[in-house]
Order: sequence, then structure tokens, then C-alpha cells
Amino acid sequence: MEFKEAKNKFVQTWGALGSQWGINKTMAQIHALLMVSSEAVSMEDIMEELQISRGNASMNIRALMDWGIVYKEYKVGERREFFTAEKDLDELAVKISKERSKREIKPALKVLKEVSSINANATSEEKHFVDQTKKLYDFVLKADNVLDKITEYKDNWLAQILVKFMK
Amino acid sequence: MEFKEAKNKFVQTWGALGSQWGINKTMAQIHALLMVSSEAVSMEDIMEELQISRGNASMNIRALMDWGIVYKEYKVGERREFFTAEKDLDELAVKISKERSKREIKPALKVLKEVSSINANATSEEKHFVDQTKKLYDFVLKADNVLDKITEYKDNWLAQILVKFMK
DNA sequence: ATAAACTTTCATTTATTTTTGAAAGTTTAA
DNA sequence: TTAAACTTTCAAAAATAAATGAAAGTTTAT
Repeated sequence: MEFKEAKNKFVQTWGALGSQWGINKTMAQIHALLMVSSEAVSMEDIMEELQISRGNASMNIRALMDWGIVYKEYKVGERREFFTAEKDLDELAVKISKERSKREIKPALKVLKEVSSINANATSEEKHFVDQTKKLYDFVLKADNVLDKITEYKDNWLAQILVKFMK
Repeated sequence: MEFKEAKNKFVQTWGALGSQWGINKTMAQIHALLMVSSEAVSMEDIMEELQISRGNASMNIRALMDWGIVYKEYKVGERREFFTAEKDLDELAVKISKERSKREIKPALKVLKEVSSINANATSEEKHFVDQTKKLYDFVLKADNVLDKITEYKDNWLAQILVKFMK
């Protein structure tokens, strides 16, 4: 397989993955393209490489910047804007996770808290509902913090040594 | 808020969450409904509660069973089938994570390995591509195993005590 | 064997999401 | 200030995904 083919395959695959994870295909493809480009890329080039319209490119680049995983760059003597992606993968994971937490998990937690606080006066049906949604609340809350925990743990060399030692 | 309203709100919220995470809305709603039902529920009742067609119900229940998070149940003297959801949340998380890994992560890893193995003969552009996709491969591979690691860690009381102690 | 009770399938319809592209907006150089 | 070079917006179109429902399939009781 030669370079161009490999690059294309990577972009397509990353795009498909993105669309299964709630990020739209083009957005993920642009991100993929930028991640493997050593140089910053212009909008024109993105349109050309992905065969997409100006509007589509513009909107999805904007979205990526809102997520904080793509940056604008200026070149001297160039009027156009260029774009680069966050290439540090730990940083990328943290940003994506924070953003999804904010947009999706936090609102869901709010609802879970609400519905688990109803007055379960009588039936076992209602008791079960309250019980189960409370458990869900705790679980989602914990899961939501998992990435922070992992980051902490990664920086904690003593914990790492101890856990390795025990295995 | 009274029970019926709370239940409905929960089902809607869980459904929306599902659709942001690559699971379709109805599938997530059925799962939500079953999770908070103390009794097994018939297809007829699912159709009624969610206001969906027979075909839709059938196909999504089937999908949930394929994921291993919904089970069929039979009642004596009843010809109809009833359904229940996996209610243990750790178990649920493990099953979902395994299934998504199998369906999405593993194929992506395969491609990442492929494209990072091209002969980067010359340009710095090609070198950067190979370098970045290799990093991605390692990263995704590690991330893919995170849940297993957490499960291990949860069962390891000594690790837990030690890490708590250090904080 | 038959028919009632139930479930599954899948071509078609409906709903949702994404993309387009032309017009409006912005910035910069002269 | 003007106009060229560029970016953003958004209504409409296209593409994609999900839902319907009637027909086909299956199971069970008699």
C-alpha cells in the first residue's frame, strides 16, 4: 500500500468511527486529515482532499474548534487561514471526554437525580424505579469521573509501582 | 413529579443518550423501559408504552438480545414472550464495552496497523503519517483495554487500599 | 392436521441528519 | 473607500437512518 492510499484509508476509517461515536462523519474526517498532516492545511485543501463543499468544511472546522481539538494558524504573507489538529493523544482524549461530559452526561445526570427523587409512596413498581434510577445516578457519576481518575493515576508513580508489584 | 411522568422522562432521556452513543433511540428506550420495570414486559406492552410499531419493537428487542443486555423470559400458562434487561450495571457496562470493542474498535485497530505499516521511504510528510498512526494504534489499543483494567483494579482490594492511602 | 396466537421480515414510507451552494458578511491591502 | 480574497450562514436538496405494517413464518394447543 502506498502513502496516498493509506492516508485515504485512515481518513475514511476515522470518519466511520466518529459517526458511531456521535461525531459526524465529515467532522471526524477533517480531524483525521489534520492529525496526520505535518503542515497546517488550508480550507481549500480540506475541501479538495475530502471532496466536500465550502459550507460543509467551514461548519465542521468551526465545530472542531469549538471542541478545542483544532486550531487556527496564520502564515506570514498569507491571507488564508490554516488549520492544525491537537496531536497529543492524551490531551485529545481529555478534551473530547470533557466536552462530551458537559454536553451529554451532565444533563443526563440532572434528569437521573430528578426522577430518582420522586416520592415512591406505594407500589413495589415505584420502589423499584427509584432504586434503579438511584443506582444509575451513582454509576454514571462514577463513570463520568473515570478519565480524571486515570489521569491522576498515570501521574502517580507510586501507585503505578505498587500495583505492578502486586500482579 | 409523579411516577408516570418520571418514568417517561427517564425513558426519553436514556433514549437521547443512546442515540448520541451509536445506539439507536428506540433500542435505548426499550432498554430504559425494561431496566426500570420490576416485572418482565411483553412486546405488546412495549409497543403500547413507547407508541411504536410491532416491527420496530421486534427488531430492536432482537438487537438488544444480540448485545446480550436483554433476555427473553417465559411465564407458565402464557404463550407470549416477556423481556427483561440486565440490571446489574457493572455487568451492563462490561457487555456494552465488549460489544463495541468487537464491532468498532477492533476493526479500526486493524486498519491503523495496516496503514502505519507502509513503507515511509522518503518525505517528512510520510514519516509524520507513519509516526502519528503508530501512536494512535498504541493509544487506541490501550484505551480498548481500560475497562478490563478497571474491573481488575476494582477486584484488587490491596491496590485500592494502597492508592487510597497515598492520596 | 388445523387454526389460533404469536413473532419476524422486509419493501416502502417517514423522519432525521448532513451537505450544498449562493448570498451575505468580514477582513485586508492599496 | 473600494474591491479583492477570503469565511460564514442558512434555506433548500440530498443522503441516510429509522419506522411502519402487511405478509410470511413459527409455535403450540386441540
